[in-house]
Amino acid sequence: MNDFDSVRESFVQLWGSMGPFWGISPTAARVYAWLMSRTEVADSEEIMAGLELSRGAVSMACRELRDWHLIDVGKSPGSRRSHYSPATDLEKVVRNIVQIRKRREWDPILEHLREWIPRLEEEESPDAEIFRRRLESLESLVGLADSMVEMFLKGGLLSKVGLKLLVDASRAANPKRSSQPIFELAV
Amino acid sequence: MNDFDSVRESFVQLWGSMGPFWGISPTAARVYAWLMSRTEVADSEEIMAGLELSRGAVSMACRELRDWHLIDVGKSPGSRRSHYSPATDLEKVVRNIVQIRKRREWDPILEHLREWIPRLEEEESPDAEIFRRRLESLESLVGLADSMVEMFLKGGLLSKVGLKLLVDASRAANPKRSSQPIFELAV
DNA sequence: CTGAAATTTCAATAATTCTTGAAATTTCGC
DNA sequence: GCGAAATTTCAAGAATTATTGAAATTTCAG
Repeated sequence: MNDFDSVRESFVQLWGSMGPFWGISPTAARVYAWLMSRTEVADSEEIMAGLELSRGAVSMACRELRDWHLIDVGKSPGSRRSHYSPATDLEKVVRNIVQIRKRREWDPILEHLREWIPRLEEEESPDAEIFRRRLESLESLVGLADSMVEMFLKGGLLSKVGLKLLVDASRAANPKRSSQPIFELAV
Repeated sequence: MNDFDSVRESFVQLWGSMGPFWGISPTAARVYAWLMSRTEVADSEEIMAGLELSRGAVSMACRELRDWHLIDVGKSPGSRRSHYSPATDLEKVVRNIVQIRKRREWDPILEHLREWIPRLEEEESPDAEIFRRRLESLESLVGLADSMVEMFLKGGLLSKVGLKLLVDASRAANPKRSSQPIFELAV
């Protein structure tokens, strides 16, 4: 096996094991990694063959990737077959992942906390009071994180953090590619 | 069941279901939530009884929580039994979770990318070239995220982001508790 | 319209992850 | 030190989650 195939295989495997960390199923993450290693778009037959997946698994994975806006779906004229390619606007991709995860992970916590705190206010025991104050601390913290994410989603955070500063710092560590745009996947 | 017990139960359940999202096992997250609802420290017998867990499960959960610095462990004098209480310095807690997750999730990606890219440079096919440039984009992006996390871990990020601005924003949404410190768990 | 191609669904199964509990080890009060 | 109390370990089993594949549905080229 040449380096290209061996790197592709390792990349697919790494992505598959990392996917669950950011809320993406292993198979969907592997499909995304595999698409990234291809120059051309791929149809489901090719994905099935390339990753040894069943037809249904490919369909599920592609739907998941589409929900995350991680792939673009298209059709060739004169054919009814869909083909897939990895999304290239990484900023949009990151924005979407952050937004979806916020909805799934943080919003329900805030919602519950805001329902529970008043109920504990009714109770008069000292235990309820301490518990309530702890939940209030949590609410403040989660609310703060939430505000940061909101700012990021509105497009403001990166510049407010001082994007240039960070980019410089990250490039200083690796000056070789300093002219390459970060937020677009090289095509 | 009174409001206190019912809120406690819901909180334990919510934490248990959210834990996996931030890399903590369901049981460990439930133990943490349960400890948060208690005024006093708890020993393993009490945790077993309170959450209907086996002795071994409690031991595993507490070790995990200790690794994350989410609980403090102590001993009463004249007894050989450990007792546990939730960590109250939330900033330290967040810092630790971020650091451990960075090590587990981001560092291996960067490491691999930096090994793969030179190998693709050797290959001469156009496919290898495009794949290589995509991996380079990823490396830049992950490297940027990494720099941000590093800054946060060194204590600088929050102030650079403009902590006050964010805190104000988050408090504007919820003015009632504006005098409460955010980064310490109310005891 | 028709019907073959393509996609999606979902119950069954496979794979993975979590939990248990008895045995092994460690810890200290005595 | 001794030995009972406490904790930890880890293989087996339970619970959860992911994957399959055949059947149902949808989609269009002709």
